[in-house]
Amino acid sequence: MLRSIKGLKDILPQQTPQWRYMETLAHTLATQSGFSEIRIPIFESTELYARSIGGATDIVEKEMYTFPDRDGSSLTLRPEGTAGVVRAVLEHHLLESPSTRKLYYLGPMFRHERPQAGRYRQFNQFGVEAFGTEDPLMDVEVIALLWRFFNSLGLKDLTLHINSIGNSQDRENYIQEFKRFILPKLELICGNCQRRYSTNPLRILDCKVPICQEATQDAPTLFDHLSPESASHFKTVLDGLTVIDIPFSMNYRLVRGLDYYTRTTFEITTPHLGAQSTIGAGGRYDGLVALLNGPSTPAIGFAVGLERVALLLSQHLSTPHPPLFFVAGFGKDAKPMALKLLHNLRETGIRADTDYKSVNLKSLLRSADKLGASYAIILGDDEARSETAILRNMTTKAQESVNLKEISQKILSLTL
RNA sequence: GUGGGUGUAGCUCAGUUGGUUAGAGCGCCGGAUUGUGGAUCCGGAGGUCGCGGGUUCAAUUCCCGUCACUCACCCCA
Repeated sequence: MLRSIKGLKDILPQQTPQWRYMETLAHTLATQSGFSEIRIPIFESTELYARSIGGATDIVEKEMYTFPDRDGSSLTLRPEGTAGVVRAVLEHHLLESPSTRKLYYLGPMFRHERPQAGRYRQFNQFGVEAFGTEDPLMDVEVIALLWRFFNSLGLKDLTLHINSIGNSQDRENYIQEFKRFILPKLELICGNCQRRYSTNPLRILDCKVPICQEATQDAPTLFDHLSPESASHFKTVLDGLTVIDIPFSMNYRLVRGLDYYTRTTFEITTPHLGAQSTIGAGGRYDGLVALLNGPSTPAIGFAVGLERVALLLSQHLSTPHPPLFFVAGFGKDAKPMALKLLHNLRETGIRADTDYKSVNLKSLLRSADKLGASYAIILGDDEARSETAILRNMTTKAQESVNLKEISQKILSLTL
């Protein structure tokens, strides 16, 4: 049997209503907060991702779907959304207009990881990016939008973890000190972390291996090494969250995996998803726009993993369909009339269907029942002769004869 | 990339201490006097027992390999 590619999955009819619900909510909430939708390509030049995400990260090192174009240039399926949005923003000068500095997107991302619960090789993200201000209240606004999205979906037991990793200078200073601290313990920590010592020392703090956690127990915290500006920025963010009653949990060890993050970083977790507990995360990236040859521009954003959210959604979250009318046409003369009726109903805006496999009234009604029709419209040769049809309520079994000329209007009044 | 678990009908799973026609429930299709559905009863279709090899008179069952799915490590949304 032909199967889908490993780590990819179909979203089946039973699930699509929930997806629409999530997506609609994302559009609504983002728009309410003044964000405009942007749609960008799902692949870009490899260089864009390599430069923005960081060469020493796992994403760039081993998780990208990279392939040569026919002219030999290297392309990559997008592993995340921010880099592409920044590229588009610069290419189309969106920073020039106040109305296009807050953007959101929805769409598939690709990472070649080993699949497991809540982790796929193609997965969908809802993300927002706000450019051009370093006001900490923008941090609050972005986090509040993320929080509100989850709340509106009825998600429970969520924790907002938050930290500040400072600006690049703060981090540089801290890294020096942290390296001095960890150097004597280098033999104790895991091999992965020994490698990180030279590539990405901050991630040692985030390591889940017990010996590493122990080794960094008394490490100096980045939090204590923030510059006065970064510290005051962070304090204003926390105060702002308090003002609007968003509970948070300080997490000094929270270091995000992408190189471009600065200052505020945050992550929302759930205890109900096994190992993949993060359902949304983000932070500031004040240096990225400049890194991609744009004007020095502060920015902040988040991304939500929609597959993970979908796993948490209650099955009841779906938009109900309008009532279905089943046209049961049978008999030589009646069938063409039934075809015309079905077509007319649909043109009138009524949800209508039939079943071409069923040939007698019994099997037609059975099909009507299986399809969940609210009404069946019976049109046999007897009815055809008098230009009428029988309108049957499938739940009450009440039925009446209706003139074919009036039936669309009659049905329209029923659906209101 | 590394480890664990699982692969029998469309779905959920039994089963065979190795033995000849492999089962159930649900679902699907049909019938119960010919133009009235759902319930009930009856019947039917549907399986290379993941794939390949080995042991054996005999393998779905035991052994080896392989693939797929899954969970976890890692990493991240």
